[in-house]
Amino acid sequence: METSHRNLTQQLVHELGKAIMQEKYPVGSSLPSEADLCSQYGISRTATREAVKMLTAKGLISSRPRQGIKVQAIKRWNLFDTDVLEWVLHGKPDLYMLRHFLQLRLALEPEAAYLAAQYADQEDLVQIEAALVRMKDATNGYDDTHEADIAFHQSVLSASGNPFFSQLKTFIATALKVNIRFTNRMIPVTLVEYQAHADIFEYIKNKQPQLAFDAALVTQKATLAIVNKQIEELEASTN
Amino acid sequence: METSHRNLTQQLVHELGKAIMQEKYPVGSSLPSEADLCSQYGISRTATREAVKMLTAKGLISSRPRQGIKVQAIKRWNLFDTDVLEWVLHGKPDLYMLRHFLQLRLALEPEAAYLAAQYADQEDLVQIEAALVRMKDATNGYDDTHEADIAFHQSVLSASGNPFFSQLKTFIATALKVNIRFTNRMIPVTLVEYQAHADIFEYIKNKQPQLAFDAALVTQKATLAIVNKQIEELEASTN
DNA sequence: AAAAATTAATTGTATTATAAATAGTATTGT
DNA sequence: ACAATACTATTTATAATACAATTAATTTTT
Repeated sequence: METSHRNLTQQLVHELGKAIMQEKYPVGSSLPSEADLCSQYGISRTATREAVKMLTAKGLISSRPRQGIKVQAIKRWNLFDTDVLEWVLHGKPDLYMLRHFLQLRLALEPEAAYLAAQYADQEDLVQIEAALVRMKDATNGYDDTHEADIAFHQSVLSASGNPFFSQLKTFIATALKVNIRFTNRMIPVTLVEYQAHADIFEYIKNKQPQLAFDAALVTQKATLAIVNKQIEELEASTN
Repeated sequence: METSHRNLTQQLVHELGKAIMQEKYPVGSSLPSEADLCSQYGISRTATREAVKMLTAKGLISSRPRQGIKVQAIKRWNLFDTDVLEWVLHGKPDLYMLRHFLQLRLALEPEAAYLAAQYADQEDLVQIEAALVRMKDATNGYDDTHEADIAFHQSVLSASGNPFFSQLKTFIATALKVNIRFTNRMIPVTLVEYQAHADIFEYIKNKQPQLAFDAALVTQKATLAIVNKQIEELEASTN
């Protein structure tokens, strides 16, 4: 995870962030005290406390005198924080979590495409098309499937011209990565999938918001339907 | 803003967070050095550094040796962080910002209503109905209009059963507050508005996702259309 | 048994010292 | 004159120590 270039505080932030996601420290439980963290990681209290403050800022923990450092309820976590999303990938694969990601994608991506068709400038279109070319190459095995896919969706978010949508790029990227974890093997982008993305690009380029919206919608609905079915089967087999 | 109960670190975090939003320290500019912050606020370097780390964790600033403490580009800000959203309310009112809020609400709220109609449990329904009663009372002047409105939308988000949607409660609340700033006076909830919310509740209660979605959609579209028109007129008058 | 006082554990803040990183400046070599 | 190098000074990063403030747990008092 390339932590060697980071300073001690940053390293500890990531160590603890990942450990919390891996439920080494479950919600409601206590982390080691400052003093114990210092000795366990062999660093000063200064660095330790700064790491604790950063995790506090991201909503993962709280610290109070005598009570110690406790993992907060998930509803307090800043789930849209870039670091938190990275750490989520270190947690257990969870089909329900995947569904949660897809439910929000279903809400976001069609509207992002709609806005992109309204507000994308020339540079935005260049970016989207570049990602599309990479996807095309990926169908032939010349580029990385998933990175190209991520780049496409992120460039559409940027093209929305809305900082809130842009901010959600990491969320979408993580959603795609979580999805990959459930389809273990490397699935090459099919021509059908490529065409769906190419259509969205065309609608954005031609400033046809409603068509872009609809095209993105069907894709998201199909993906969510698959996972909903998987969960249904899982729950049927469990009961 | 009730800072007296907070410790020194927290106070400084909020002071600087608000100052950044008020563009006292614009994007790209430097904050005072650690030493200067210490003397300006009369606190130790320990507390100062911990505040800087917390703002760094929220993406607002970065600090490097010799370069000092700089305000990051907005795309680095964690715009869905509860504190950041609170500080946004201390910035200048901005019609474009309002549109950005409404564009995301348009994406989120219909889907949240859809999910609520699928997954809301009894307790969720109780919460939504309680908020609805408060809105009804507000039409008669017996309760605070905006708080009741915020409570309604937040309870629907909770009822989605999706932690990502739940996390966006502060976002929606801030969006509503920003909206209020542009309609200066206290506008009482009209019976028409109340009925729109009551309809959504009925559809959620009766597990009719698509109807709940559509009902939420028309409301959001209408609100966004008003602001789009305002911006159009503004831009027409400017040119 | 209830209330009050005490104790002890833990984080909060302050201070001082030193290390590391780096932008800016000066020096050197060609 | 120019490029590469070395130096210097500024600022943050880390460490170590001391004490204050908070509060859970315990003990004492009533």
